[in-house]
Amino acid sequence: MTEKPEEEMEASSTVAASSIQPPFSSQTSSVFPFVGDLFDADGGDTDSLGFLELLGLRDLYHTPPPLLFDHLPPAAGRGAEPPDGGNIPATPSSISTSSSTEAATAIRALTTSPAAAASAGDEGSEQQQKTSKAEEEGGKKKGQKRQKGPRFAFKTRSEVDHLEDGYRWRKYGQKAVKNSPYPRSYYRCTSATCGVKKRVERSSEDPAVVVTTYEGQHTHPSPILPRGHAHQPLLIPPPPPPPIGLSVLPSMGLSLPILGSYLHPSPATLPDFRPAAAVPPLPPLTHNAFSNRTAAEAEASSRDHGLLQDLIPSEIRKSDEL
DNA sequence: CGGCTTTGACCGGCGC
DNA sequence: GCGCCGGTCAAAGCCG
Repeated sequence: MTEKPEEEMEASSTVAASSIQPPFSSQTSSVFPFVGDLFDADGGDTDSLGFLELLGLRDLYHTPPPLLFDHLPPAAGRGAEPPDGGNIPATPSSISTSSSTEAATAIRALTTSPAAAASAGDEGSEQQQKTSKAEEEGGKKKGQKRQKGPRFAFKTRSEVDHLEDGYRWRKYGQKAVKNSPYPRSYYRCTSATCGVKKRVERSSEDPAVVVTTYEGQHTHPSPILPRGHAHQPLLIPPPPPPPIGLSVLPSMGLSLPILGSYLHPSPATLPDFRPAAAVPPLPPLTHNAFSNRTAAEAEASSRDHGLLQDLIPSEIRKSDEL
C-alpha cells in the first residue's frame, strides 16, 4: 500500500483545527472536521465539492452526475496514488461549494487524477452496477471495486469510533489497518435501498482522532433517532428543500456528525435549520468554530455558496470562485 | 425473534 | 506470475 495514509496529510491541518471546540459533549470530547486535507487530497483545490454535497446534498444542488471526491487517499488502494498532491495547500482547502451547474461542470473538468475523473464519470451508476454485477455473477463477494461513489472523509476528535450521524449503520466488517494498531470498521447504511457506506478508523498518529470516510449518498430520509441514542446530539439538519429545480433525492440529511456539529454550534440549534430557496439550504452560520473570518465576510460568501462556505477558509473559497 | 456485531475466509486489484 | 492488502461476505453469536 502506498504509505500515504490520510492521517499523514491530515495531521497538519488537524493540529490547526484542534483548537476548535465543537459541541459534542456527551461522548465526544471534541469534534472537528478536517475538510481540508481529506478533501483536497486531490490537490485540486477547486475541484472538490463540499462534503455536504457529497453526502447527497450535492445531487440536490447539482444536476451533473456525481464526481470528484475520490480524493481520499484510496485507502484501499495502494494502487491509487495520492492525488496529485501537486498543490496541497497548507490550509484546509478544497471544500468548495459550487452552487451552480456551471461550477459543477468546471469542477468536473478539474477533477484531478485521471483515475478520479474516470471513476467520477460513472460513479453514479457504479454502485448499481456493482450490485447488479455481483448478483449477476452469482453474486457474493464480487462487487468489490474500487471507487464506488463520491467519497469524502473527515476527522473528529472523539472517544467513540462510531459517531451518531442520524442514520443507522450496520457494521459489516472490520480489518486491521497497516501501520496502525487500530482496526478499521466498515459500516453500511441499514436502509436496503441505500448503498452508503462508511469506514471508521482511528488515526494511528493520534488515537483520539477518528477518521470517518463516507462513500455514496443516502437515498432516504434520516431516521434521526438511531438506536435510541437520543441522548446523543444528532447533528443532522433536516433534509434540505428541493433546490434549484432538481431534487434527485427524496431527502437526505447530512450524515456528518462533525459537520453537523459545525453547522450547528450547539445541538440545540439543530432545528434551526432553515430552508432556502435558491441557495444551498444551509443555515448561515458565522459563529461556528471554523469561522475565522468576519461575520460580514462569511455572510458575503454564504450568499453564493451557503453555509458550507463558513467552513472553508477564505483562501479556499477564493480558489473556488476563481 | 429480529437486528446487529464479530470474525474468519474469500475475492479482486495492484505493485513488484 | 506472485504476493500483499483492502474490502466484502456470511455464518455464528449476542443482545434487547
